[in-house]
Amino acid sequence: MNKVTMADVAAYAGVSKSTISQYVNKRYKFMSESTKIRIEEAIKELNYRPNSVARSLKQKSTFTIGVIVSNILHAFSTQVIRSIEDYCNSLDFHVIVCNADDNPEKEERYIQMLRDKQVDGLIVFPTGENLELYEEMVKTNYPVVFLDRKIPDLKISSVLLDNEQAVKMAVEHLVEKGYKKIALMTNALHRVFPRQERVRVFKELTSLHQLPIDEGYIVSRDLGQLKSSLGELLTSKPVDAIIAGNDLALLEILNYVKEHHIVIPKDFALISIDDVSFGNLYNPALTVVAQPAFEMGKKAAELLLEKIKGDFKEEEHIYLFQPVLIERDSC
Amino acid sequence: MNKVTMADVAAYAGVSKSTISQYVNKRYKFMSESTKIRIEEAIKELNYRPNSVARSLKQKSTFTIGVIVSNILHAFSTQVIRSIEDYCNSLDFHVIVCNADDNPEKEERYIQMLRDKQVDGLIVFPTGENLELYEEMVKTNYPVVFLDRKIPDLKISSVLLDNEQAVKMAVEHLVEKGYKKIALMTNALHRVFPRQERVRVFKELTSLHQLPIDEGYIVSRDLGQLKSSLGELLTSKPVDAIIAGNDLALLEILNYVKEHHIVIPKDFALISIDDVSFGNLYNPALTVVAQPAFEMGKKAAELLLEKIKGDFKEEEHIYLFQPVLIERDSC
DNA sequence: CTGTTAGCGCCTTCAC
DNA sequence: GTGAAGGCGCTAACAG
Repeated sequence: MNKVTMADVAAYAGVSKSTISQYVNKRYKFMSESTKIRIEEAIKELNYRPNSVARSLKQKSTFTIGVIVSNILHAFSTQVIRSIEDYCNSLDFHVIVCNADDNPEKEERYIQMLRDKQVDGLIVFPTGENLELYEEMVKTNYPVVFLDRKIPDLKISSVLLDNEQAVKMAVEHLVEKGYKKIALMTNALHRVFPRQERVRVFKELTSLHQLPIDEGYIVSRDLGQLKSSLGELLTSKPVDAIIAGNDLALLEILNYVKEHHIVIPKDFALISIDDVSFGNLYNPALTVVAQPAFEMGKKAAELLLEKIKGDFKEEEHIYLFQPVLIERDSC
Repeated sequence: MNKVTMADVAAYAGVSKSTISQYVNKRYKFMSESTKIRIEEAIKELNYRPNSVARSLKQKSTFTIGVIVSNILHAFSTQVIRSIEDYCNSLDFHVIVCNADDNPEKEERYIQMLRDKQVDGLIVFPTGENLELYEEMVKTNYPVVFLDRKIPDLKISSVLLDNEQAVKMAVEHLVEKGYKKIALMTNALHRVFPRQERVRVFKELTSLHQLPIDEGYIVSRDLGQLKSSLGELLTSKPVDAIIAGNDLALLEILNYVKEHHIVIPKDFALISIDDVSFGNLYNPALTVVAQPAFEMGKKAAELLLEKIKGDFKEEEHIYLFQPVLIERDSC
């Protein structure tokens, strides 16, 4: 292993440890050229690398942040991770990624673990279940940014999609295209956009555009039951367009479509909130309302690093990102 | 922040630091019940959490491994990460994920950075370009496992897909189904399965099954040129089946299919090496030869942790995983 | 310009 | 059963 320490380099170069320390921290304003070169050679010769654990202990900063995602298998998460990492990298910060799996206990363990490791801050896709922990972090002024989900009544900066706007965008696009009997399907658990809210927005829109007002058009079930719910919906009511509330709901709907030989958009039109990798390839290509995942990740990283550096701006702390309509052929 | 240290707890509980240390390391064999309880209360009261940076410095072990993937946006990577993390988690090891982006300089920086952070070992999807670094790690006996790609002449345990077998599987499935004029398309850069090797295997198979022997059926181009190559291929030769060498090549082929209104499998059959999220949803559902990503990730993690614990088994160091045929409707 | 001296927070003998 | 002392590798005054 790398057992060579600063003392070894100091001995080899014939100077003291602190001089080496100066050198590795590039503070050679007051260092003679000759010792500089001697140190450089000693380091190369011994293949010395500073131990960042020791440095962190002393400096009380690890130059590392933690990211806790709800599920790394989601494309949204990986895109967010990617952009966080790119941004941090450019500022010489490191990133530890953890996977809470939408499991509050895992989330708690990871938050504790990361703080024990003295990471300088945290970006979390919160489960919403560990309220005391969140509050404690606010109280102790620990730098945290939430992503994807907002926890009410908590003063933690949050980077979110404007869900309301996303639903509006979808409905209005469908209305423009002449569809009237619009259903909204989503799985119950994914993303914390409260049902009442969703219903409220949907009702507002339906009345605004003089569409049928019927709560039966709003379906919110566990993933596994979504297909059968769709079957029931289609037999009980006329439906000419469906909004998939997220990518998982979309997959269920597409499975149903396949099994029942439905033709989109002839039998019904389809629009999804969340783009998917095959959106453009599917037949017909899927019109979607996409989340700007990369921008959101970058924003979260920026916010967190600002906090870490102490540039708190307490005033604003909700960053709503606007969805983007990608028009393809499914409606 | 969490400024409370062991000394604080010791003072609060009226014992010495070392006693606290005993307690947090669960070595209370020789500790009186009363002090045990006092310490427990002190810890709870002060909300004490051990600083793992300090502990790591002392113990020379961080209980953390690093994972460097080639590109976190690939589904294969995320699945591997996921299973590595699950496994490590069960053994109280932590995981730092980094994204080398198939960029040798990034790879080098991350390897150095992670070692500076004193991670106990590394799982790497190697670019193959940093030979001296790899060799140095072998020489210094640093625990490393390679994944997805093998570097010749290097004694580092590697977890790989049996690429040769994957091609065989695809060809033989097509032959069974009666297809004769089979083309293999892959992007030049992805995955290190050398062209000569691929050609050799393909030729062996074509002669074995009395298929046309013609190197024109093997197309290997940069991603961007793959679509036009496919166009040329289809006009110059009769083709009744195509093997996509990986998921990226598959996407290009599917794009071509869409643009030219090709009907699969009537116009040509299609099989992909690598499953994709929409494999089952596409119309027709795509037959694929899948990589067992979760098993591969787990194996890599097991190997690495064994090495870290000193259970070296030098004898064997290539772990070839068998691909799995998932038969659907595209051939 | 460079060396000396104290720690950072924890762990580990070894006395008491 | 518990405490005192030294040290992990590095940094940060402050001398010299």
